[in-house]
Amino acid sequence: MRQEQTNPFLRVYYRLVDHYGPQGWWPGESGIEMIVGAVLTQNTNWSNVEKAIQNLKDAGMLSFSSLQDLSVDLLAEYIRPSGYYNIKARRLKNLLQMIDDEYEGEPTFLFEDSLETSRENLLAVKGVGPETADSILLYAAGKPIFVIDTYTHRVFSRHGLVAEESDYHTLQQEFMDSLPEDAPLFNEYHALIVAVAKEFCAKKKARCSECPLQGVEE
DNA sequence: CACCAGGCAAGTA
DNA sequence: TACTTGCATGGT
Repeated sequence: MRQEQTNPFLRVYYRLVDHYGPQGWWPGESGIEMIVGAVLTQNTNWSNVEKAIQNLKDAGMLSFSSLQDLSVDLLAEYIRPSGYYNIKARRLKNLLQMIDDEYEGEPTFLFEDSLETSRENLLAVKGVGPETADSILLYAAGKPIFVIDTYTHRVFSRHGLVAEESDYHTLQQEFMDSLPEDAPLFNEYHALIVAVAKEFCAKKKARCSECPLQGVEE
């Protein structure tokens, strides 16, 4: 069944699962932790994000109300290791403010809202784009929405499985039209794409001959 | 030393 | 509309 899979998106998935196994991404201890992580990881290595989140934890600041009470400048100091700390502090503040305005300051209310409405509200926040919004919806809220990132585009276009010029929305539609609507599957798949991209599909020096996906396009 | 990282918005022509 | 640039720390 796995071998003779005719759907290329599932074929890739099974290859990656067989090669890497479960990734267990973002087992964040709280909703707010994953929301913060989603913003901090914008164009940034996750290890730097972990340092920033640890700073907030150590200071006892990793809760909605504590973060709301912090000044933008002090928040920026805590998250400094994640890079772009001034702009990310502003973006986090914008996001917290939206949750305050629309959901009484309860991230769980955001998660309980409909996918369409919560996504619109997230995208309306300055500093929250499609990947950040969808990461929050998938990883923190457990909603069935596929997260696209630069790795997804790079891996799939290099294998000729999507058009080079596909934008975020087009790519997302192709994945979601080709896969069962299943949040744990979307979660695992996205993490697996990041894993294979990091190891074999780096921007400059790709190691395609060793990639577990070689020949998957046929 | 150069290069990269789980983006996004603003500026330019 | 279609590029380009700023944002910034830390690991390889």
